[in-house]
Order: sequence, then structure tokens, then C-alpha cells
Amino acid sequence: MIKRRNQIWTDIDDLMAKTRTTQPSLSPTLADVSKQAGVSTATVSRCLNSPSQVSASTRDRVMAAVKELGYAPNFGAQALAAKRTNTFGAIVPTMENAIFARGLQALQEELAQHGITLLVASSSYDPDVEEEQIRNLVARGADALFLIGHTRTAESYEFLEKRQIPHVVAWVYDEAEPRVSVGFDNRKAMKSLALEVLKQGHRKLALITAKRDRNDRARQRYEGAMDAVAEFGLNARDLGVIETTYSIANGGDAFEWLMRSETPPTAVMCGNDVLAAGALAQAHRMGVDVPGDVSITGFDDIEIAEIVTPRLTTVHVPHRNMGKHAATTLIAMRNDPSLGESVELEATLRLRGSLGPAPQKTA
Amino acid sequence: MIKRRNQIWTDIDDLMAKTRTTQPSLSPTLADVSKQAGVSTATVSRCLNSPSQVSASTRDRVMAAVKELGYAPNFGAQALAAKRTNTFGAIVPTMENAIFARGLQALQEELAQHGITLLVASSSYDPDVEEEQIRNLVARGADALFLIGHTRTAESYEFLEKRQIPHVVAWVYDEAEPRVSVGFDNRKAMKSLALEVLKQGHRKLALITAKRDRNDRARQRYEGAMDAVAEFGLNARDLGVIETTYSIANGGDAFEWLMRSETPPTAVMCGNDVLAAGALAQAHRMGVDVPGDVSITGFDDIEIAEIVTPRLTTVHVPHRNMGKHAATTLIAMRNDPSLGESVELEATLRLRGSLGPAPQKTA
DNA sequence: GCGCCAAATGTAAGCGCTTACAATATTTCC
DNA sequence: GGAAATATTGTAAGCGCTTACATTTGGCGC
Repeated sequence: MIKRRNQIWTDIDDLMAKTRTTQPSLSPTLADVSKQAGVSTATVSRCLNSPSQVSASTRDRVMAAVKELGYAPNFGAQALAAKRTNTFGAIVPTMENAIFARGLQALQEELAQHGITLLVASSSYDPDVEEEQIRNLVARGADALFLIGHTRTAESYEFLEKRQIPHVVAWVYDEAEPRVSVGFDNRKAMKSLALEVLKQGHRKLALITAKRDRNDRARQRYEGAMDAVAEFGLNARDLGVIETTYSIANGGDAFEWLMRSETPPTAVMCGNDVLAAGALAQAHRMGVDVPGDVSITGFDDIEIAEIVTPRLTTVHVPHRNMGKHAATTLIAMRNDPSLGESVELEATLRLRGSLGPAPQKTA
Repeated sequence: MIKRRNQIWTDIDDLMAKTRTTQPSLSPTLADVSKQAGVSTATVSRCLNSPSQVSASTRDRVMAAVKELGYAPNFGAQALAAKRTNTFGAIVPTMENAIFARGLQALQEELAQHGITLLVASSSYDPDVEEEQIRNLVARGADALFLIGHTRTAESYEFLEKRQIPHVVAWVYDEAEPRVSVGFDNRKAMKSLALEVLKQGHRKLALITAKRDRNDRARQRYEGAMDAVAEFGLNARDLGVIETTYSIANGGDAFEWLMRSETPPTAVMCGNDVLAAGALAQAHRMGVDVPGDVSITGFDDIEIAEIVTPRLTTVHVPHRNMGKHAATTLIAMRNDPSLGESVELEATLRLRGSLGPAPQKTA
């Protein structure tokens, strides 16, 4: 038995030796390159990471070897040795629709300019999943993280603190929060949209929103709507609230439920454009005229807002700007953690066809 | 000078020593855990990776230490030592819209069941970017790759071959191609859609498509449309073709250009739903009635197809099924590279409001 | 041609983990 | 009870890379 085993080992050794001398390695290593170029591994490493320290002639020789062998550094080894990865992570609630896509795109582009790779994960709006993803990205070596909103598990924050991972929170700006954030005031934005709706004469409103307990954007938007309602001297009951999960189908269902209720609203405000698009499609299906019979508003101003009929009145969110600022901030924080500073960006109203005057009461 | 330097070093050593003994490590390592639990690092590793080899009592002790220290394995080190990562990679042309989102979701869910993490990157429909992303994901340790379409740089294929990275190509199925693919016959699907259009009496068609030279799906869809046109005894000139980049705006522009041409088509077929949605929105803006004046069709059947007005006639693509089958195939191939087998799935027509009979010629 | 300094390169010690093999403890079976 | 088999644990050699420090080289002034 043992004999046979040794036999096998010998065979393998033979094979390996042969492989080494006759064919290029499957995944060439620094050592392969250094051998090929006749220099030490240190020199090859320097060639790749700080070329200025290497003489031109050596550099050429090394680069040729790199090319010929098709060498690509092993990320894990690099991270292990250098203790930084030039990789940042982003965790967004969803990638199934365009809500965060443009922001991520901008973030990624800006980071790429600085030689940083972005790893993206999604949490399905679930704080526990988010926590897992945070650990995952950090284990993968993320030097810094881009997160959405302030609401997450205590463990997540403990972990970030303990590991001292630089991170920014986007899509929100709230002076009361101590964390570095790059975003806009969801409450203020929703309030000004709601005021617009009220100005059109609507007195019976409804809000289709995401679950507010796990989502501070949703919560703040709700509060903003409430602010406006109060400012017009109405009371809380004049703003019907229905909580659901963000999806087109759910937007449609919620809308149908609202319209079939005893006193249907004349304006349905939605927590985001996806819900609003669903509501709008449902209105079509039900033969309800928008904005003749009922007005609908969204939030986010993603592409879909412009292609539905009528086009969606919504709040334009500074997607790209948030991504870009977040990138700058994260890079600064990586180099010096004290450098992070929150920035408030502007969200602006987009008044379009889906919002119209309240219908005259004929009943 | 040297003296001072030594001084500093000593200070640092002191500090380190203090840190070690007084506070938990910033990122605890296996060694920290093993010390805490009073066992060797090997035992801790076994506890985590093959618990059955460890006695229950030791396991408990180790797990307690893991918990207390908040230990999480360092991914890079793990990959380096074990030479596998349980990570697969996916590269899709875009994440800006929903075209690949559902497929990725399904892929990810299925892989998660097997303890595999999915890393996603996008190529912006650019083969060179894709090549870079392939290298990137492989450097990060991807054990296998999920790719879209057959068209990519020769270097990409060489690289995959050389490194022997298991990979499947999705979104296409073409018997002529030797590579393992999980998809549908784009040509056949587009042909049957075009036949449907022709049956409605349309004789002057147009196709808004992506650049065909770098995109085999686009190419095959074009050919499918051509097949149908030929089958109806028309000639190539009866199918106007306009190439652009996939985006809502471009769909709109192309549509406008077509409708302002000398002999505008009565049916505009689009290479995907995003273009079609753009075309439809543009039709609204131009006051062109759909399908009264002109019919519009899409491809993919993403959510947007159901919420535009009128709803989009399109080809339903087996998003989730492709993702799921790809996962199974990749897992099989990782364990035994010879196991990969292509699978053809069905794409089916979805006839909806945006396709209607050709208008009567009154001119 | 010599000495000095700076530039270029080499040497080798890890980074945090897995795993083959060795060593030790525990059972099993006569 | 003791040997042999088995279960459990430890030892230590890397995985592919970076980088502090040591060594060598080359250029320059005189």
C-alpha cells in the first residue's frame, strides 16, 4: 500500500517536473516570471507596482516575460502580503431595478479612475442579509464600504467599528446621524412633493410605501408627507398608508386595494417609481384615468418614470452625484479615516403628467 | 538618527505587545482563535471546514472562541492555501437595466444553495472590457465563469483555455458552437416574432438593433427577422435596419429617424425591450398612435414590457431557467470539466397591445 | 583611479490559511 | 491486559505575493 502510494508520488513529481520544463505553467506566478526574466521576484514585483524604482532595461525584460507568460497577479496573495486590496465594496438593497444602478455606475467609474475595483452585493432590503454581505465583503478584503441608509443591525455597526472599516452611507442625509453620509433629505423632498400635490386641491391622499421599520428612507419620506399634510391643516387620517415590498406587482395590488376602498384617494403617492409604475399600470387595467380620476406620484426619477404614460411626477434624486461624492469621500477616508465628511445634495421635483388637479366632487 | 529610529521601533513593539494582551485583535486570525481555545490552528481549521473530524468537546470550545473573538476567515489566505474559493464569477453586458437581472438572481440563488458566492461584473457590451473582467475575476479566484453570448476576443478564449476555467455561455444556443451554452435560439425566436408581424399585414418593417459585429444575440435576431422576411417573399430592403446602442434614449432617437424617413415602416421591431420602450415613448411624444399608425415589438420580456402603454409584444426569454441551469452546469463542470453539456431552452412569444394590423394604405 | 552616494537589485521574512504527515489518545478485540 | 486499529490532535511546509533591509552596481567629483 505504502509502496504504491510512494510510487504515485514519484509519478506526480515526475509529471510536475516535466510540466515545469516543457509547458508554460497553468497559472504563472511571480517566480515564473522572475526566472524567465532572470531577476529576483522582488524586482518583478517592483516592476509591476512601482516601475520608477526599476531601471528601464530590466523593466523591459520583465514586462516581456510577463506578457509572454500571460502572468496575472494572484489577488489573494497580493492582499495577504500587502494588507490592502484596492477593492471597495458596495451593498445595495436591490439590483433588480434601476434605483441604485446609476449611482453604482458613477461610484464605480470614479473608483476605477483611482485604480480601485468595486465589488457589489445586494441585501434584498434585509438587514440580516446585509450584515452577512458586509462580513463577506470585508473578508474578501474590501478596504472601504458603500452602504445605503442608516438602518442596519447593531452587529453590523459593531463589526464596522471593530474592524475600523471606512464606510459611507448614501441615499440619506440626516444631520442627527453621526455617520458620514452622502445624500439628500428624504423628508424634505417628500414634503415638497406632497405640498405640490395638496396645492392641486387633493385632500384625500394615500401613500404606498416600503416597510418603514427597516428602511429609514421610507420612514423619512412618510414623515415628509405627514409634514405637508399637517401644514395644510389636515390630519393623519387624510393620508392613508399602505406598506408593501417594492415591486411593480405590489404597487399594482396596493393601488387596486386603495381604489376599491370606501373612500378612494384622489392622489396616490408612492415611495418609489417602481411602485408608482405598478400603480399606473394597474390604473390602466382598471380603466381609471390618470390624472383625470386620480393622480399618481413616484420617487427616484429612474428611467421608467419617463416612459410610462402619462409620465410620472416624481422626485429627482442625485444618483450620479451621490456615487461620485461617495467615491471621493471613501478614498479620502481610506487614506485618513478622520477625513470623512457628510455632504448634502439636492433632490428636486419633476412635475410631469401623472399629477393633475383633484377631480371636482360630483357626488 | 538611527538611535531615534530604534526608539520608535521599540515603542511600536511595546504598543503591539500591549495591544495583543489587552484588547482583542482588530481582525482576529486563526492563530488568535487557536490560542484562545487552547488548540492548534489545524484543529480550528478543521472545526470550521470538516467538523466531523473533531471531537464534540473540542469543537464546542473552538466555536465559542470563534464567536467571542468575532473571527471570520481571511478570504485571500484561504484561497491561497486551499486553491479553491467557492466563488464563481458572472460577467454580463450591463447592469443598468433588468435584462440580465433575473437571470443573475436565479444563478445566484442556485449557487448559494451549494455554498458558492457569485461575483458579478459588467462589460458595457465591450469585448475588451469583458476580457479585462475575465482576468480580474479569475485573479480573484473565480472557480468558474458565467458569460453572455459567444462573441468575445480571441485572447479571452485563449485565457480561459489556458487556465482551464470552466465556463458556460448563456443567452444563446447555437448547435454550431462547440462551447457549453445554456440558452435559446435567438434566430428562431426572432423569426417567429417577425412572422407574427408579417401575418398582421405589415410589409414595410424596420429593425432597431445593437451593433451586430460584437454581439451574436443581435446578429442572430437580425438573421431571424431576415428569415421571416424571405419566407414571405419580400427582399432585404423591406427590412430597414438601424444599429445603435441599447438604451431608452437611443431607441427613441432611432424610432424618430425611422418615422421621419421617406417611407416610414408600419412595424418597428426592436432588438430588446429597452429600445422598444424608448421607441414607444418617442411615439407618444410624436403623437404617433401605437399600434394604429405603427406597431412596435421588443425582445426579452422584462418588467417594463408590461407597464408601458400599450403593453409590448415581445419574446419571453427564459431568464430564470437559464440562470438555474447554468448554475447546475457550472457546478458539475467544476467537479469534472468533461461534464458540461449545452441545453436549449424555449423562448416564447408574448403577443400584446403594441402589435396590431398594418394600417390601410390611404395614400 | 579612488571614495562616496545614490540607484538598482537581491534576500528572506512573513501575511493567514490548509493539509500531508507525525504523534498521541482512545477503542476494540483476543 | 495488551496489541492493533482508529479517532483525534499537533507540526510544519508551503500557497504567491510584498517589502524592510542588505548587498551590489554605477556615476561622479577630484
